[in-house]
This record gives sequence, structure tokens and C-alpha cells, in this order.
Amino acid sequence: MSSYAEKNRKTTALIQASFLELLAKRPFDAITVGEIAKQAHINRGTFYLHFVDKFALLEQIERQLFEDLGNHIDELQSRYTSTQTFERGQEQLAASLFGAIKGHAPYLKIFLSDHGRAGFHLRFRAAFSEKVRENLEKNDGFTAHLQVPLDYFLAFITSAFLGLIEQWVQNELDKTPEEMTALYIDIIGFIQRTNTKKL
Amino acid sequence: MSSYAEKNRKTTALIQASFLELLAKRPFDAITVGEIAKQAHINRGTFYLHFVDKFALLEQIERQLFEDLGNHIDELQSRYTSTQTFERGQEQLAASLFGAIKGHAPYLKIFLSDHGRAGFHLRFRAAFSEKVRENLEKNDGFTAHLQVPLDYFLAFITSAFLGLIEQWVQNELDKTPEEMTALYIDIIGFIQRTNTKKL
DNA sequence: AACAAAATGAACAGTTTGTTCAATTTTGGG
DNA sequence: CCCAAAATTGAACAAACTGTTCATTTTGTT
Repeated sequence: MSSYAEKNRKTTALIQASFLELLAKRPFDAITVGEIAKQAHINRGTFYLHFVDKFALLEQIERQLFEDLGNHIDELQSRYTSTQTFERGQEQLAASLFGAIKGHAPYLKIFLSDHGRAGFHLRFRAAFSEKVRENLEKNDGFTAHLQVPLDYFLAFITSAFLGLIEQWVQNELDKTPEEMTALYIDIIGFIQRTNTKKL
Repeated sequence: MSSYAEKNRKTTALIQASFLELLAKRPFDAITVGEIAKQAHINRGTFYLHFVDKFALLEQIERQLFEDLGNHIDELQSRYTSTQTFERGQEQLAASLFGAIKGHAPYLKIFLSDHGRAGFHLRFRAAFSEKVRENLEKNDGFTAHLQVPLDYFLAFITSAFLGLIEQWVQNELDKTPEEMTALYIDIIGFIQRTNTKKL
């Protein structure tokens, strides 16, 4: 049964792992196919049997990451009833996301840093925006009450969220996902509580 | 007077401009020194008389951008009295920043895209965070009232801001700086107004 | 004219790239 | 065990890009 396909999967996984080891130490631009092959103890030609490029390699890892995170979030989201307030939805999404992030932190730490590929944070944010948009649309009245263009609102909120994730990952996951969720809620609360009479 | 130095400045500027023209069309990784030289109608060797690398070239442009933006913001900020509410300070900073951004939009559009260099948005955010931190510290009581770690709060607010800028630039500056400031205020207001009873 | 700085053109060795191909090893089926 | 298919190896290849060097030419200054 598990045969040639198995071997292929293993080699592909080995290449990915070796690549990530290098990526932790040096920027993507500076890594050569030869180095990856050396790190994986395989022939350079073998690399090309599995990937077109080092770019294709990175893209595949990125795709897997987004898929995993998306599935994780979808699964957790589906556990809750669909009609909720904006905040409750945000809180659930936050908890789901911080939990999912934790498992993929090593990858994210690299991809969000200057060792990754340009524009990663845009692609990440685009994928994330979709999740938030779906979440917001569960609450019918929400978009109606919103007097701001949705694209700008999504850019604002997803970027803010991503900013927290970036800081968290940079801080070596110094907090639990629950603490991060609480922190997120606290910041929202702080902004809400802030004195607005001079505005 | 203006002599050899003048010529040097001109060639350097020519290289920068040619580089940016290319950068608008193709990603940084894919651009070669030879192409830059061709675009600038200079000898490839001449490039190396002005820059060590294509990386050094990009870094110099980045530095100039941060410097320009920083100066612009500082200047505008200094026009206002220093003791203000958080929101008023934020609004002023917003207005200053959106105005400054507008002038540098072509560069930002490239650098924030996947044609730029990995990690640009982190470097941009770090520079921006400094400005926001300075601004916040004008308001003594602010950090005292903040029950959230400052690094996380800054990550949140500067990322959110940068998200708006990204969207704005991607939307080809479809709004005036004043409209963007209003939009920013609106989003903050919307979050403040949002129903919190379920939280 | 004489001098200095800047730019040129050409050549250079060194890397990396992506491809090809014959030889070898691994794996599964009969 | 033996054969065939698939995966891997090693080596070679041309092509492109890099960064440097150097003699020559152009440009600007005095």
C-alpha cells in the first residue's frame, strides 16, 4: 500500500523541514537550493524532482499553513451558535485564532520576520480577513450599522489582530492563548472606555 | 561650487529612480544589477561606484523614506500644544500621518507589496511605534491608566493604523487625508459605540 | 592646458541555476 | 528470488548574475 507515495511524502517533508531549519538562521533570499539539499542530505537534483523552485517550496508551506489555520478556526467556530453579538463573535474568533496560532508559531515567527518572503503579512491578512468577514456576516445587522467602508474596517481590525499576533510570536509566546484573548478584550475595552468628550 | 558632488547626487538619484521604475513592475528578488543599469542607461560598473549592493540601494531608499516621514510628522506634531487628550492626540497624529503618507504613496505602495523586501512592514511599524509612543508620553496619565503591556498596545494600534494605510494605498488613494482621518475616527467611534453588554 | 573625479567597456573567476542522462538504489508484485 | 517501476544519485552542462579589476575615455575644475 503505502509505497512510493510514502517515500515521496517523506522526502518532501524532509526538504521542507531542512528548509525551515535554514530559514530560522538566514533570510530566504540568501538560501540556495544547494544548501537545502545539503541540509537534507539529499542530492541537489532530487530537490528539483519535488519542487520547481525554492519559491514553490515556500509557497507550498505557506499554503499548508493557511489551510491548517483556516481549518482550525472553522472547526472551533462551528462549535458555537451562529447568532451572536459582534463582541462575543470577536472574542470567540480571538480565542480560536490564538489557539491555532500557538501550534504554528515557529513557522509564523519566520514568515512574519525579515527572513520570509515579501508580502507574507498581506497574504496572511487576506486569508484572515475572509474568516472575519464570514464571522461578521453571521450578525446580519452589523454591516448595516457600519458607516465605514467594509474593506477599510476589515483592514483595520485584521491588522490590529495581526499586530498582536506578531508581538506575541516575537515575545516567544510569553502568554497563553487565553491571556492573549483577555488582552485583546482589554484593549478593545480600553478604547471603549477612553474619554471622548474632546473628540 | 556644486561640482563633482552634484554629479554624484544626480547619478545616485538616477539609479534610485530607475530602480523604483523596475520595482513597480517586478519583485525585488527578480531584479538584477544589470537591469537597473540598463534602465538608468549607465554602465553596470557605475552602479557599484555608488552602491555596494542592490540591497544597499533598497536600504538607502527605505532610510530616506522613514526619515522624511518622521520629519514630516515631527514638524506637524510640534505645531500643537503638547497636553491633549489621547483621542485628540491620536487625531492629530492621524492627520499628520495621512498627509505625510500621501506624498510618499508611490514608494509605500511598492515597499508594502510583495515586490518589496521581507519585513518592511515590521520596520515601518517599529519606526511608527516610536512616534506614537512619544505622542502617548505627552499625556502623563495615559500609561498609568493602561492595564495592558505597552508593547502589545502599541502593536495593536500601530498595526491597525498601518492596515488603513495599506488599504488606502492599495485603493490608489481613493480618499483625501482628511477623509482618511475621519474614517479612522469613525472606526474608533464605532468600536466605542458598540454594544458591550454581552462581553 | 593640466589635473582630478566620474564613468565606461571589457574581461575575470566564482556562484547559482535549472536541465539532462546514465548509473544506482529502493520498493512492490509475481 | 527476480523483474520492473519509481526514486535517487552523481556528474556534467550552458546560462545568468555577481563583484572586482584595470586601462581608457569623458566630464568638470582650476
